[in-house]
Amino acid sequence: MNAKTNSSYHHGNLKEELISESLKMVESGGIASITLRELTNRLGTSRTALYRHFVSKEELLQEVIQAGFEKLDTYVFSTLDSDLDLTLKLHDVGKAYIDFAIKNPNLYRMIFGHELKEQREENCDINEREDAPGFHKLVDIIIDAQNANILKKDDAFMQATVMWSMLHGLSNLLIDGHVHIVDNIDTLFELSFKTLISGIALDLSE
Amino acid sequence: MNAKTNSSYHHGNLKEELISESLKMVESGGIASITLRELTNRLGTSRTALYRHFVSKEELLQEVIQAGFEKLDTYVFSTLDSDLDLTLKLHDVGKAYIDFAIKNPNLYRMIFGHELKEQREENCDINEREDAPGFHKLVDIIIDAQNANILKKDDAFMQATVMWSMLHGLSNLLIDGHVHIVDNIDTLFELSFKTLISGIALDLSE
DNA sequence: ACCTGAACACCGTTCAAGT
DNA sequence: ACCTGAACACCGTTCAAGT
Repeated sequence: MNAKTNSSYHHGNLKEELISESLKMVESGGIASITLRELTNRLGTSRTALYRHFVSKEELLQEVIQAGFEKLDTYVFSTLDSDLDLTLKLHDVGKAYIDFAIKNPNLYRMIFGHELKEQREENCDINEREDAPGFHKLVDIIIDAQNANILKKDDAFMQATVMWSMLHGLSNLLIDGHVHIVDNIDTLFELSFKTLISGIALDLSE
Repeated sequence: MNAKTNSSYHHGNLKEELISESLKMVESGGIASITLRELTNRLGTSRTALYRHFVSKEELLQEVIQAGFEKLDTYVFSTLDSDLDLTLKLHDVGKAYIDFAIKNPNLYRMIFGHELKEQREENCDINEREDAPGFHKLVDIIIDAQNANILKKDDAFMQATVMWSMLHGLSNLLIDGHVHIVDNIDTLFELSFKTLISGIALDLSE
């Protein structure tokens, strides 16, 4: 939307525009490129208008981060084929996760790199937390796979955390340029997933 | 060192003091707490003195990051018992890595979170890079374990990268507060390591 | 629910002039 | 190889006064 063509600058959805424009700025230039002057200039508003919707820049960033998590969640799970074999489901979840990080490195860095504020200290029950819907979908797949005798019957939350660790670590190493070995990222991901499933130790049956 | 008691302010090792004081500031307050004004005040120097040793704040931060990587490397490998079983060696390397991240969360975040500049574009051969000595020690252990028929004979660089991914991901999730499930971090690490070695899939022999 | 315009403290960086 | 002191552009934030 161009400010010049928008005669009624009292558009009314400024809050959403501030968040979505911030998302664009993060993805193209990283979190440091978000300044309130540049942000409000892009939307054609005054610099002080932002404070009608957010108490501070930090509060805006928290909402941008939340929107980023939702984008990640949607990307990873929305295209998941529900008819797939459970192991393949886990594979595709992992692949999509890495894909998202590689395609949106600055956004990925922001949602995990920027310190997030605790909204409710008391609400520590993982089953009632709303901030990790994707994680719970992963746990559900793992529980299904345990019941189908595909996975070991260890703690499903922990197994999901182990898989998430691998994905998160690999994503970070890749987008931060710490992996120099591989010309083919796919090969590295496939070895990672194979290791997650069956380990790096030599199997006696091989 | 107190500036008042230091009559010869031309101490001569200002560069090292700037780096080590920056390390202290990162560890206590995070990377954002490093401002040149506060940093030079602490050392009792003028604000402009820094520019005798670094072309910019960014160049100082790069050296702080390098010092941080060396601290991590030393912590992980210096106490490693060379007489250990190779699998136990991998276990202890992993445990020490996670320990370091938990004990120095702000430093860990900085050395991996802050964009690092490429010093030499052309030097892409992993075997000659000096910026990842710890990684090469890990690769060596893995090669030894492959030769001892303990690990699968996949690409050792990739196996090391997979293990590093797991450690790096787990470290980040822990220090950023994304893991809510576990009261006992040790239990989570042990399951992670067990998964790295033998996978999460149900073994037929069990 | 926005606007203008001015101000504030803080930041990294630069410069002129000293020793 | 440092110092003092002033200045610059940029930043988030606040305020007074409008519509």
